Amino acid sequence: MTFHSSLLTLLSERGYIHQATDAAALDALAQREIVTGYIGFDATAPSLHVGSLVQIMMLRRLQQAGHRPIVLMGGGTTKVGDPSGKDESRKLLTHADIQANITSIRRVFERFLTFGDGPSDAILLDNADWLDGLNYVDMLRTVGPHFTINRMLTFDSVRLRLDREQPLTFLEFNYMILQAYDFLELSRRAGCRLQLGGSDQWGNIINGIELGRRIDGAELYGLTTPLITTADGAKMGKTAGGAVWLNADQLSPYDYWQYWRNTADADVAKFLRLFTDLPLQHIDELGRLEGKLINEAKLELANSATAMLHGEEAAASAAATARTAFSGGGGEDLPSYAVGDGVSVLTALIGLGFCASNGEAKRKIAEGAVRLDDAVVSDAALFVTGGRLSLGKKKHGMLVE
RNA sequence: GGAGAGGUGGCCGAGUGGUUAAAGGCAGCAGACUGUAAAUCUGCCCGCGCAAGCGUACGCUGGUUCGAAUCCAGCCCUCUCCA
Repeated sequence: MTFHSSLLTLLSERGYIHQATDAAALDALAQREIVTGYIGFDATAPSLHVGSLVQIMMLRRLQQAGHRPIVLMGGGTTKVGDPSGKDESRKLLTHADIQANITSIRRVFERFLTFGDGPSDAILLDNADWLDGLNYVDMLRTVGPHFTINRMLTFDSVRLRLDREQPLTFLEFNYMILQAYDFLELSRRAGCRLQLGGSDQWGNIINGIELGRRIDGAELYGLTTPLITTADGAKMGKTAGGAVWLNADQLSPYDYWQYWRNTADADVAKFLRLFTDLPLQHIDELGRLEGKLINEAKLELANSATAMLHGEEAAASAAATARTAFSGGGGEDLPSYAVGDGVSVLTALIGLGFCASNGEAKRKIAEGAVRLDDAVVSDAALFVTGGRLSLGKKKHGMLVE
């Protein structure tokens, strides 16, 4: 389908669209006026990770196309817990935890969006502002009549749990109602017409659109992104140390850069479209590179993606460190460990976070995976006082006084 | 409340008295090959120890036993059906 609005053209060219409720009408709307659109983010951790990056980028695209993004922090909904795509309920977070998470998460959005009071400036809201104060019976009477259990039971988030005979609490069952209510509330207080989200949010989004139509007669729209998987079918975002966090205090810019640098060949062009602002024509050229040449494209991907999140300087520094680190040198972005007057290699490996225990460190040495200044370490009792300690080909760390 | 099934290492899942630190798979880490890719092959994969070994571990708490993930009792939790 071809679009006429710059918004949908941009989104579709760059690969963000999976499903849309009424694409033609939304296309027309986006040509006519500034559309306010939102995405909700749960505050279950102090940082979002790359898994949320498509969503964040989509808000950025919305703004790039001249529309207004709303970042909705789920200060209220996180208390309930989204059952979508999960087999088990999470443990409940306290109000204080959630608020602390929100404070920590919001900084990231400032890197991707321009906030302010202008017509297409982004705003950030917290649904705790309206959800926390809801009165149960009032809420039931307002929203309850518009939901049938019959339909609620057919939604994936619910059905998958039931089919797998996993427990789904009443608390979580209510999540979709609250999210639907969010959309209604945002359409009222911010004139929000569009909800974006991952493909697993389709059901929740539909509910909000329905609710808005039934109660206010509002014309709301929904649009979901495809689930972004890596070429080998895995969800994005897992790496050596665990999740790929966006906050610098959870994952260093260098490691973030490395994450993108290690993108699989088959994903490079897709990721360049989704996660960088590079012109499409240039991306096409990069995508055509073959063999080892495609590493050039990976460098551009890593540089752009890192610069967007952590700034040009951090990206350049990460790139410089990578260049030296992978050709046998040091680099200031590498993790470092203070050895004082000297420690055993085992301690150093653990201190750098490369190994979890002495036993693991010993095994790695026995496997010939550990190198000090590029010389294989074969003696587990080795005493080290400095130099560059490596585990495998990719993990490098500096031993300092 | 009643009846049945079940709770095992990051996940899935075998195991019904010792040979079980617990099969197998997935995920992960490393080696080889490469391009800091993929695929493939190989090794590793609870902690401490050079090692023999020790310590922890199979929902929780007790008990039986020379010995328990495995048997018994109580409790907690989940699922299915009934009310």
